[in-house]
Amino acid sequence: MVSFEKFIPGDGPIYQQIVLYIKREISAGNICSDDEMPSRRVLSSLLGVNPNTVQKSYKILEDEGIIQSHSGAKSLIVSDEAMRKKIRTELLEADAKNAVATLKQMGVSKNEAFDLIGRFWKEED
Amino acid sequence: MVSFEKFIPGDGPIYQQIVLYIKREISAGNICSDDEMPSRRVLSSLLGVNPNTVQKSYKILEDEGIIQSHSGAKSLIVSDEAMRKKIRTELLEADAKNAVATLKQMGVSKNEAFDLIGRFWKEED
DNA sequence: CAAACTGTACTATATGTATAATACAGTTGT
DNA sequence: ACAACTGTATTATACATATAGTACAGTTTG
Repeated sequence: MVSFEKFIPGDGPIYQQIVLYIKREISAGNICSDDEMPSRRVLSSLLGVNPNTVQKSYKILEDEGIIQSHSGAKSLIVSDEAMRKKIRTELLEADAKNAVATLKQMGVSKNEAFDLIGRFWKEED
Repeated sequence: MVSFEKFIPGDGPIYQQIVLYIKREISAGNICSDDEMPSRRVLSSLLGVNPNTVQKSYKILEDEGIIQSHSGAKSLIVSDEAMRKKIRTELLEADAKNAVATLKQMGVSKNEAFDLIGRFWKEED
């Protein structure tokens, strides 16, 4: 069963956060093919959001071929190694590009950026 | 005159992107007190967005004490060194925390993160 | 079989974001 | 003074996001 223990509410639309969470867990190897997704109703209750919001996330994951749903049964993850690598590359590029662009606009040097990342990495280990 | 040359459209509400852009430019020291903001109409035309959207940004900046507006005249930046440092700390903490949390959820190690940041830093220099 | 769960679909409502058009009073520059 | 700009305010419209409630057919489980 796919766990949402590490899910941390953040910025932006909730349905997008859920999609990203699943993609990142797949990217990390914490979710594999045939893992069961929690039902729409269960997850909505767990996250404290509306079932329709969760359904929107699942619809997107389904359209992208990341989960597979059979009416009446639980949705399953479908992600082979090629899919996992593709997702990982996409997410890492987007995150790194975003972080670098932001820090650079603020006039942070490469070394200062490393110090900063290193400091926050330690604080959470 | 405050320049928007480095402004790159991103994710999230436009009015928030404009607010963040100004804060990052102040943080970088590229914008100082008494610098003139472009008028609402000029900036909306420059960015290709609605004047009301720009107005919403300026209203937020005004409420946070970052700009000062006199009806009829151009809005001015008001940012002393204390304000600059406060803004810089806030933004750096938020950005670094966000980047670290994201990379960690994807199972990226500290060294891999440094490699990644370093790679994207070089590509844009 | 039957109860409980599942995915899916639909309507309605509220709020946030963005656009469009207009108006008016204050200032700036010639 | 006068034209051109400025900030500010208003109304209307449209789409995105999130919630609420309901419904129905397929499956899983006891």
